[in-house]
Amino acid sequence: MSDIRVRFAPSPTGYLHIGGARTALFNWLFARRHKGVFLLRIEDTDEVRSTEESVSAILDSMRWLGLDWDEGPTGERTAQGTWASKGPKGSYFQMERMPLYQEAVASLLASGKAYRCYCTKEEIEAARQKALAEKRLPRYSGRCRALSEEQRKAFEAEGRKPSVRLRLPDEGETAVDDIIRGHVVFENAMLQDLVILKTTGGPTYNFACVVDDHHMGITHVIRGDEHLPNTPSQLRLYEALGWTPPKFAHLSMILGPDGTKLSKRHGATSVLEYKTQGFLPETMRNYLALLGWSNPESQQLFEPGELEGKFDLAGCQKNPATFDPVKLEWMNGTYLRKLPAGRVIEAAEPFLKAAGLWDVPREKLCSVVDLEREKYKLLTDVPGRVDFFFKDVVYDPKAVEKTLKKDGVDPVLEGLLTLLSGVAEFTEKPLEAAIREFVASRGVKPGAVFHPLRVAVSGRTDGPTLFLMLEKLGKDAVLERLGKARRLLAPAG
RNA sequence: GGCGCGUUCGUCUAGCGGCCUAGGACGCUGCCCUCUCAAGGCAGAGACCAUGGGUUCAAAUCCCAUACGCGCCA
Repeated sequence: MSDIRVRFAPSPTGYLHIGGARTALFNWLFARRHKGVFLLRIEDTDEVRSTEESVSAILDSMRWLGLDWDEGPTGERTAQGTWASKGPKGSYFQMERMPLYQEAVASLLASGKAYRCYCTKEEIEAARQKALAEKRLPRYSGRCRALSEEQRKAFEAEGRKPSVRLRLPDEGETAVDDIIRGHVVFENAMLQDLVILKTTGGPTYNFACVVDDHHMGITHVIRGDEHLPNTPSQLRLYEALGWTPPKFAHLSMILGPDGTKLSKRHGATSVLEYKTQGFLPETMRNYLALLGWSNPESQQLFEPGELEGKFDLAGCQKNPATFDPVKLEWMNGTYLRKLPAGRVIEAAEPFLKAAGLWDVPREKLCSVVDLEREKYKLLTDVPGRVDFFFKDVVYDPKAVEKTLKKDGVDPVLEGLLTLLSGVAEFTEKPLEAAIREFVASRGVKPGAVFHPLRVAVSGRTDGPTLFLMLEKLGKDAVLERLGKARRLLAPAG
């Protein structure tokens, strides 16, 4: 095992969405590629928006995707009713790591690198509005940077609760050396003295993140692009605390078809939604890997385990990627085609159950699912393609109109009824031989027999290869359906 | 508003100064295969490499502006 340690650190304020899943995947791939550690940390410091359901949803999503974490929540509960974690770093929930933040704050306060700020939200907002009105850069005034003891006491006497800010340089530059984006320079004049502890006493995102990444020994922070502007402040925090910062890699964002950040407006964004739509986890992993990453060969499809060996940060794209559901479906189809019928059935279990096709003879199910194997794009397609083998035929009105209700069809069906009732061995080869002979004897085109026969027994124009389908259906069902089709053609009354 | 990031076929991308009259994949069109639908095979359309300036014998590739998009700050 290498020294590499990476993390995925979602906030439990909703389900795991596509963008988050992609970030998690890239971290996971990077860890696996380098034989490092992948850990999951829950950033639940937003007490208002964090929910336990979200924690569960995130864990479920990660598990479904097959992104196993070496350290982090187990999903179980402790005897005290809190979430349990595995790994050597204590709890992997930020709310349970408060002492570490307090300790860091204390040391920054003691060294004078941070100070208590008594400005209220209203005061800061007013100053900002004023600056904006005067077309100046809205920036923290620095009023509380050098408060005397008396001034502090006075504020405290007013009942003001302080926040804690990290003193940041007013001049010079801070550079971020990003693995993906290169050398990015920020002017310090743009940086505000960073609030690290809120008036409520809770840590801010940027602060908790730094403290945890340090204590958890994170070597590479691989995260979304939107965090790049936060990075200079974080770098200053590492410096103030005397810690070595990790390496950073900022991933481009995932956009919806209209070019804006992928969101609910664009349809399904929750990972679990793709599960219920009938996608395979391996499809999601493969497709998501291709959003913002590629290898020099432009390879599209990866064998199981192959991605983990080929992924690298050098292949990551700087520009944002648009999510393409059409390609996702194509890819799912290719994965489904590679899967043995038995595994397709297992994966499609919920959908087969919903269609009432679960409690049928497994062997037959397997053989008919196999017949249609190259046609599934989604697992939800499976029941609809094989239901007529187990249930009564439902005639598609269009198919009836197009294929059955034509001159000369009824005599053909009548002839087939006689012919097929006489076939001794009701299997593919003898059936084909008999039916082709029938076609020849009538002097018609094969299609004039095959097509009506197909619709008569299956109710539709598309379906499995004809003679095998007849075999699987069995003699009784075939004869019964031929009769049914003929009654359909009989003049009303 | 400031700062940052980005800009190659409709979409995902290859490309890191000459191999590019820009390659692959999805999608699209046509043909082949064929009992239907698929799958598969083959072929094709599709990108003046955002725009304008440089640098260079030579630029999609380097530099500078502009435009547009996105993000961050509050």
